Amino acid sequence: MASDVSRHRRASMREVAEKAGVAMSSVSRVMSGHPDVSPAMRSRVLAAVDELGYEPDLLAQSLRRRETLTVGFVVGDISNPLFAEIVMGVESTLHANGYSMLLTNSLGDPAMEAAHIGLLSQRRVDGLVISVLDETHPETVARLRELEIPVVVLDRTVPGIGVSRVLSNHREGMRDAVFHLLDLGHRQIALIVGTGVRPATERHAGFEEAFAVRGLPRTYAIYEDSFSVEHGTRAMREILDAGNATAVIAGGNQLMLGALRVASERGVELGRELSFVGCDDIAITDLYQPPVAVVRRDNVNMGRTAAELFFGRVRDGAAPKDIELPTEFIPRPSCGPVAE
Amino acid sequence: MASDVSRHRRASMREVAEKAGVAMSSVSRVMSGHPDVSPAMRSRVLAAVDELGYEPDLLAQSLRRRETLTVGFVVGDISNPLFAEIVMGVESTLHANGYSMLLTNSLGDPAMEAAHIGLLSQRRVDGLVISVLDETHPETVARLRELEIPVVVLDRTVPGIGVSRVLSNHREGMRDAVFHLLDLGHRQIALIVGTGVRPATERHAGFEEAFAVRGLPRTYAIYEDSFSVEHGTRAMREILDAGNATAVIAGGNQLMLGALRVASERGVELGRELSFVGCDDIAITDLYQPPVAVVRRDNVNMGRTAAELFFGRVRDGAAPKDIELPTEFIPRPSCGPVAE
DNA sequence: GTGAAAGCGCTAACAA
DNA sequence: TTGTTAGCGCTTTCAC
Repeated sequence: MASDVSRHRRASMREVAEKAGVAMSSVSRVMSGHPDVSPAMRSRVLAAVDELGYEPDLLAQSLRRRETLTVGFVVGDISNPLFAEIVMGVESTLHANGYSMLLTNSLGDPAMEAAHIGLLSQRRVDGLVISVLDETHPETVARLRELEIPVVVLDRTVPGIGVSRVLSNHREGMRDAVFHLLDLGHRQIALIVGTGVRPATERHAGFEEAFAVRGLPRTYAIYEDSFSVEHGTRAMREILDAGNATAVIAGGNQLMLGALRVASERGVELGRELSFVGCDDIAITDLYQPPVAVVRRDNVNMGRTAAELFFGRVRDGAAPKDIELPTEFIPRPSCGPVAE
Repeated sequence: MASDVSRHRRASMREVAEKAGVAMSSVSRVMSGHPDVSPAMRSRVLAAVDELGYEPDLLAQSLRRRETLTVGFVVGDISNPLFAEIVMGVESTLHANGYSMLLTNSLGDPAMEAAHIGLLSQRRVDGLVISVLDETHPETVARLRELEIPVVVLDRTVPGIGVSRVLSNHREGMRDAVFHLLDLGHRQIALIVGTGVRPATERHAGFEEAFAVRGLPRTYAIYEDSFSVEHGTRAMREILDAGNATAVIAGGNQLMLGALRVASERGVELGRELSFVGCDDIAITDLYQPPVAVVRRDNVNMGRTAAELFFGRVRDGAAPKDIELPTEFIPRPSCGPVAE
């Protein structure tokens, strides 16, 4: 019966009110579960709602209530499995709380990222989750500062603005990875890493710390550039050509993909000729032969935590805060004793 | 100067009108590029806009104009790299045309998927892109039918409703894969495949067609179940335990991951002991040793095409239509001659 | 070319 | 407990 009518045209609240012979405000109260509603009124209204197949217009609600129940997520590259999993965590937590997610992909372009922030603000999102591409990009930082809504930053350091952050403890995972390699006798270790954002600097720091903690000289080499597959391949080629490193750590999943590609191409036998550690436990790592040791973290949980930080601010009125999540080094056969 | 003020509070169009000493309608005309605006008016208004840091409220615009410039994307599992790439294609095309994307993830649950359709409809999206989980789920089909906006379905057959579709020609890619294996002498070929949705039925059909075209008896085995990693592992174990298949095709990237995991665990040497073909050219396939032959397609382009089909309907007023995109078999060393 | 006024669909005082 | 009223911020007739 309801479907019979609803197929025709969308009913408005006014029509429901007319059909039920009550005021619009009463319909509104019934729909939003207001306590002061008599059972009689309630059923009158619900009957009309059912008959007309009425569904509230969330757009109009948003305009009037001055909240959209919508959060913007600005991601740098959705095709990166790391972000895909974070998106999953964010979306499911938002949805479980009645919120929707506007997703924008900035394709690695900081200017586009800044524009996205502005667009989402104009769309009146109630909050923003973002993994800033460049922590020092002036326009991005300025836009974030001007936002009057809770902002959650993913694993980035954006100085001078009050935002919540979910951070990974890259440093510890990286240190453990290096310790593992040192224990296996490696001293000439190469690190392929990104630059300009927190995961890069933290991994870099953890890497060097490990040598320092052990009181070892700096017999390592660091290949620092973008977080791209290309940098991974380029650096790996240089490392193999130089020929003195006995172990390589790729500090990022795209870097790992690039490095592994070169290893495969050149037929380098990981774990014997060269030890290897990656970051982020994506699908290849335990399928590769030999399985690849990684510094792992729970990406879905990162997303979930980001959404929770948002709710903490918007619902509980809490102040911005940081939450640090652990990383864990997973030894696998791609690491072996240093070859003679 | 502009930023000095805008930091305070969001300015409304009314405030702009007051500051400029003109009517709101004039501000509106300037903002939306209406032709009948004198240069004088234009600059008066823009000066006020700049001074107040005014940015139009897209929410209010949407309510009044009765269009949100927003498209909903209902995805079954965003952590699947296939969908991540499609999302990328959809989002970038939408954004290039001034639209935003509301993304929902239904976690493989048809009931949740149906609910998402309803929610997005209430949010008044102008269109919907969806890769239906279950082509026959009555509630989902009913909801899609009731929608009054353009719907684009990704690689699914949803009977009885007028939607645009972007389809992959799985059949051809699969046939070529089987031909390749047949040419290598394989006859006992196992197919691990999903069920209930177009990619499954098409791959299944293409597989059987290849044998039929060659006039060969049905010396194959088909393992049909969900599109999950688990089905991939389970089926692969059964196939290896049965011990008569000389080649395996996994008809889906998750199925491929499961199957490859078993192959790795058991130390099966692909291309020699057992030939193997996967679907979807995800990151592992050419890193695996040996590199894995696959039936490939352009996922980002699928997303782009979906968005274009939406624009075709909403802008050009075109009727719903289907676009079929090719798939391509990529031979790699995971396929070899049948072992003696 | 510009302004006044009505209203998109809803909510929230306030009054009854 | 219910109804009346005044908007949320914008666009769009319709006069002038």
